[in-house]
Amino acid sequence: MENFDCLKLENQLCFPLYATSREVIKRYKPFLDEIDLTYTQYIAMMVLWEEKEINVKTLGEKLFLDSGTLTPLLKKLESKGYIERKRSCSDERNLIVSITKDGILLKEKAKIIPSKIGKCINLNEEDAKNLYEILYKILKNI
Amino acid sequence: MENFDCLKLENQLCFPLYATSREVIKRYKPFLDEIDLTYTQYIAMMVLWEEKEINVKTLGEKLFLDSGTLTPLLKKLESKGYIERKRSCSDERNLIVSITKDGILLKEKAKIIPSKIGKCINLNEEDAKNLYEILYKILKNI
DNA sequence: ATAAATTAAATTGTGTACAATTTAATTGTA
DNA sequence: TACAATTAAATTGTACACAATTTAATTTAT
Repeated sequence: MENFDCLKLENQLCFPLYATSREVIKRYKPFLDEIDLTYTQYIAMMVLWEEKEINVKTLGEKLFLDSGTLTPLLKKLESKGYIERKRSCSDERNLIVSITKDGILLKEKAKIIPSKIGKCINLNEEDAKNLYEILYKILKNI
Repeated sequence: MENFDCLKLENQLCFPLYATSREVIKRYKPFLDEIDLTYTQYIAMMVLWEEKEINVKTLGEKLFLDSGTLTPLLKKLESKGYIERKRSCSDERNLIVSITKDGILLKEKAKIIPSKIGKCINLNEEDAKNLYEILYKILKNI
């Protein structure tokens, strides 16, 4: 055990986290292509399907993304007609993002995606539950 | 249960994977800044600390990255003096990446990083082991 | 032996990520 | 009430990621 090398790739926990995240997201591409969304745009839409209306800061807190990432992304979603962007009347610093009719309709088309991804990840129930809980534990710790 | 919404952010498994990966990698920044590496450069160096010499394709297979990402990254590592890039004599299509003396020396400075990250993720042994195994299970499935 | 197919990197173009800075609006305080 | 501090987005600049294409070298099949 005295030869343990903490800098070997296979001894890292972060590396498989990083690699798995990217590999799984890649699997979304064919499905997301059909509704002309990227993965990041998709999770932003997910929040809007729930919230209808949200400012950039709160959206960023939910997605762990900042305005540097969200500003151009939201402009793209606006140009696709899925959301609207306007400043809050009560506080002009806030930009309110709201979902459009087309944005709401998009949800129906997106509904098949989670099960398709589920099939291609092919993880048993217990592992999935464990993974979910450990990941949220880390997110809370950090 | 008939109201289950498969498109709610909190019902996703991929989202916490994606978010946790980015949040953990962000925690590397202060430590990696000290040795002037990005996270992706760091894991590339990790492979070279092990292998001494490797071609771009094999490196890409290990890191789940393609030449589009690796080519500019390896040029940067070369300009920092940590690696050398030269074409293989036996097959000019292959670019051989090899570690330099400075690259080998860098490993000593990097050695403290894993334990520092470990402290800030602060996951118990069992969860860490579970997470590691589930992630590699997914990587194998996919 | 040579043309077609394959392979490995590099290149191109788009879309994030994110640190750091800037801009503009609002709030707290002397 | 001014003015400093704070806040929210936007902007700027760097570095990935990755799909798709290109270039050049090698292999395969005729």
